[in-house]
Amino acid sequence: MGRQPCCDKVGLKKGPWTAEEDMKLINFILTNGQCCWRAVPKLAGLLRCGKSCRLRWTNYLRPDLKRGLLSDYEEKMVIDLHSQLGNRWSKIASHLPGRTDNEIKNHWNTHIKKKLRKMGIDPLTHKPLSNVEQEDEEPVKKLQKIQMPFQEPVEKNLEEPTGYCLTKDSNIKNMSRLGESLDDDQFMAINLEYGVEDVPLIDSESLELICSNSTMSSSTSTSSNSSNDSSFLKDLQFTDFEWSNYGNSNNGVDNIIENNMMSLWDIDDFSSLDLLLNDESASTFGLF
DNA sequence: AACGTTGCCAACCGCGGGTGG
DNA sequence: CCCACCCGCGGTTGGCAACGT
Repeated sequence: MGRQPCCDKVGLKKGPWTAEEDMKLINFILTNGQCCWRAVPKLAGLLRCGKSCRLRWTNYLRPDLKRGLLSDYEEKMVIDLHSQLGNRWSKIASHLPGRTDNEIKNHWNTHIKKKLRKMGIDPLTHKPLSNVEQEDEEPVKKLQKIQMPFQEPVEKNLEEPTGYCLTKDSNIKNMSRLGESLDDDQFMAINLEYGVEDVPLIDSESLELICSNSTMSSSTSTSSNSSNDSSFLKDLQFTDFEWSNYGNSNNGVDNIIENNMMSLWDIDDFSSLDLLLNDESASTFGLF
């Protein structure tokens, strides 16, 4: 016999994640690390399939995510990388620290495509739009025309691991060495050169950016309850969560700590913890 | 104010490669 | 070797908010 089925989808929840589910997932991952997504929902007490948990974590909950609109520099990089890699969003994302493939894909489809067309550039071929090209041209014909200039100039640099990577066992203070004295462009250039696997996913400046970015949006599940100035770190601290769900106490944070539900903060080897410890806004919540 | 349209993006779906029983 | 599963990927969709009429 083979393995057991991944998940019988009966009774599993779909759709937007609630704040409570988010917290359960964050708590579980930060405590136990990422492994075996299949087991995560069960162990974390979630009525979701592992796939959904993985997606939620990688695309939204990961602490190293930069949120908000892509900067001009990032946009330029996306365009450049797309011209070389095509729709390989994950490859593109791997060169933009803190950005997810989904985010880049969405940004491409909603913003960059239009921008390029406006500039008279075909977003598929990255070549000037010919006047002859009609909108109603058959897609098959269109595809036949396309010659994706595929090359992997960046890839070759991924062969030899250099620099640092953010792992569960890494200390963010060491990890930020590469990034801390660099401006955005320099940091990005290093990421481009080495590949994101080899450089810290979070640098001190990114963190500042995360903290100060007031336009940052919250998840769909929480945004309806959040004020506009909610930041990612605030979200991470579950300020939008309904603490009252966890007891009758007015002070939900204390209540959760009392009930030993904040075990994630007990660990001392997770790099994100350092990030939060050094963050002013985090300390204002009295969590540390 | 009410309704329709558009834009945005989180989440889902389905596929394929890799892996293990 | 086969089959079932895990995982990651790219494409697509659904729901909400903003905008226009």
